[in-house]
Amino acid sequence: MTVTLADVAARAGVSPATVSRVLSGNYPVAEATRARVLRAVDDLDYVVNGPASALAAANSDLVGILVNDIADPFFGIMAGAIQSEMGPAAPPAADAWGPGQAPGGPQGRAATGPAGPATAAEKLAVVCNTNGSPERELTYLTLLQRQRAAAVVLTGSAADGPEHTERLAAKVARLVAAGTRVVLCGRPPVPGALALTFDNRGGARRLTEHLLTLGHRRVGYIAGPAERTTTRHRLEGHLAALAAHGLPAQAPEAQPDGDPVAAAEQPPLVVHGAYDRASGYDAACELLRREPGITALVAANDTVALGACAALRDMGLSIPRDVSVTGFDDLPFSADAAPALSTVRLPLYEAGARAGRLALGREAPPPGGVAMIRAELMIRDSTAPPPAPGR
Amino acid sequence: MTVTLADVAARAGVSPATVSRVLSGNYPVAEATRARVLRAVDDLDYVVNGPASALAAANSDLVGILVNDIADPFFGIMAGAIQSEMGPAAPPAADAWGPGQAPGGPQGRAATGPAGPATAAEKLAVVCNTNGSPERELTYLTLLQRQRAAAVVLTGSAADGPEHTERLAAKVARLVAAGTRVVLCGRPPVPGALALTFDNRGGARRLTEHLLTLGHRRVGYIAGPAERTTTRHRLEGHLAALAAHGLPAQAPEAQPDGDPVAAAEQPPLVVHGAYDRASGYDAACELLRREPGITALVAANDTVALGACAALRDMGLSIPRDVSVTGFDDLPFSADAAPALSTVRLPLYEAGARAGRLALGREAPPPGGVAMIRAELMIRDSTAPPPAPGR
DNA sequence: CTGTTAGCGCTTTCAG
DNA sequence: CTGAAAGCGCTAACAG
Repeated sequence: MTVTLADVAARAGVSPATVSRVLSGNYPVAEATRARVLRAVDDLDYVVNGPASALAAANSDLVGILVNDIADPFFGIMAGAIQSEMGPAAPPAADAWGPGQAPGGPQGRAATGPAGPATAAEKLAVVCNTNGSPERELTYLTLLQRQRAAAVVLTGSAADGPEHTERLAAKVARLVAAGTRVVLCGRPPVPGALALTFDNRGGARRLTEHLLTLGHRRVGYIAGPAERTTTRHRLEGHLAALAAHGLPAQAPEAQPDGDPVAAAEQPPLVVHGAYDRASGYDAACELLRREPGITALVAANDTVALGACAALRDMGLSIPRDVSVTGFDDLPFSADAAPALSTVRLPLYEAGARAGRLALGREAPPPGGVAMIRAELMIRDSTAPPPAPGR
Repeated sequence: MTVTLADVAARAGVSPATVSRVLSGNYPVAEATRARVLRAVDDLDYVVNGPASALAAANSDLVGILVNDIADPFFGIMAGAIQSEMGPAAPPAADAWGPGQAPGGPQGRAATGPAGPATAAEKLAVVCNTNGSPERELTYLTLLQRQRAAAVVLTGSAADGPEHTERLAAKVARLVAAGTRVVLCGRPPVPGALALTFDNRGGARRLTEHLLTLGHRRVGYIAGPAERTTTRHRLEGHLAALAAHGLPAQAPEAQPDGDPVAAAEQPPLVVHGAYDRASGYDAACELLRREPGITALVAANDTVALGACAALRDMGLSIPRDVSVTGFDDLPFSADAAPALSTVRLPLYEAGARAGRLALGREAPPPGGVAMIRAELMIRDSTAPPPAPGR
């Protein structure tokens, strides 16, 4: 019913082996034969049977990309960048945010130029949405393992607990053992995998330092979900900056006794929530309720920051006159929010593209298999000195 | 090296066939045997070889989702919704925007409850980013066809030209013939495929009517890329509304002679651009340059609308006092933009979920295989009567 | 309920 | 440079 390699061979008057060789282009075939085969392929509208070929060759052209939230541009940008590297040939250098690629590759067949033998196989890059669930992450990894995926890249924060970390490490080890290349993009390293980690701690620290330098002393922090590595790293950076300025614990209320140890044990002005607008809105309200003297709000995320801005606006507070607000990531909309958001820029597209190349073995791994990606401070209009400086 | 079904069979002291039956759970197996097999599977850490199984069974558990721009939440929301339906069992009813699913399915094996024989196979839902390139769309379809995908759902606008339409139809026909279920979500129908189309025309028409009712007479339109169906449909709805109010052609300048026919042939106040913020910004500038008397701007998209808002703000114009602005889609950020955007709500999550169910055959197809999804007007704060009513 | 027996469609030595 | 033949690991009839 469906046309097979044998059908093509028959029509071209050659053996199946020859057709296979023409199609994979990794073996010398006479030009005339090749042309005949290609014509037959075309006439019959033949499409390789992926599973059969994967079974015989013991490898597939599937590349999996795991994301925590596919509706979030943070992941969308990285995923798009990774995919952009999966084309048949090396893609033209993409620009900053990397839109408009339009590779217009081959017509879906492994047709090489007349003499060129090296047809880099077109990879099927697919993104899987874990919804932030460690369970689902593992499930997808198994599914990908089933498919004998050529590579998998995991993006964004990992679940932050010894149990999941260990299960993940075991899974990664098994994938690597099976020949699947594993790369992490925007995540802490895992043994056996290549990793591109973001400098969340450093970026967060410098951001808070910027605020402190401006004169802020009561700064609230809107953190992401508690059990994620990114959340923790950004929060640590923030707290480190506070500590460096002698503000170790920003307790919501003054301590009954000024005991410094007790103060250090006090929870700072931190509220946890999801990485979305609604959380930002709610957290801002909560923080200002707890401590009306707040002059700056540090959000875990640009999206969260925008939610916080909305809350402040609804309270009749002006940004940055009354309260400064900062984000993180520098997503496209941040630059032209009102006011333009001061934030930390993560080179999402570039990092994703690099991860894609690493996954394909098209780029040399960094020394030690781990590279730290720098975060860049973007000071815009949402931060300014506090109303009563030095208060 | 890698553990196979035969290894498991050997260890469990049964035949390979039995192991296969236990794993696929579609055949009666003695409880004791099943347990023994499951233990062996666990001990050996066995993972099915997807390609081999797909080859033998002539079908795979891959489901492809094609999107035009993975970095755009419009697609992210739909893709996430589709994926949410692919879990092992029917997922718990998801709420409006559908986050936080956390199905926590099986441990990656087809382990059924003690007696339950019906293990709905877990599908591997994967999203492919076409970047809006018709060429890439076809390529991905071929790749999916190679994998003998169980289903594929195409989301968002299609390339709007006879050539691509025909090539796409041919491809779809071949996929369907090969047993792949094809569903379109937010796209015009294609023979052989199920389709969930959005009422872009109707929504756009009602949106512009809202503006006209408010008293606006000079309204600019910021359209999407010219060669997309969604772009065309929304524009048609807009023009229909204008026509119904006797404003068929909004020429940038008054006609030299008032000839109505010539006027009707004049290009209206329309500028085309990409579906992104930058385009919205530029188009707004261009439109106001061409016709300073504009009192309302209709954008193809919420994202574009936000870009337009930024442009107006930079020109020192107030929204909606000086100029009203509308979007389309009602993405999450639209509700709390400043001012909150008047737009048309498309039930992206619900539509995606339905498309997912259709793709799996878990829901009865609509009559004729095509269903039109209603668009709902969301009037918020970015629209108001023009400065000088009735002008 | 379980074992045996054929392939699924392709790749890949190994000979010509 | 090309053909023949032997599986890759699994599923699906058939028998038992």
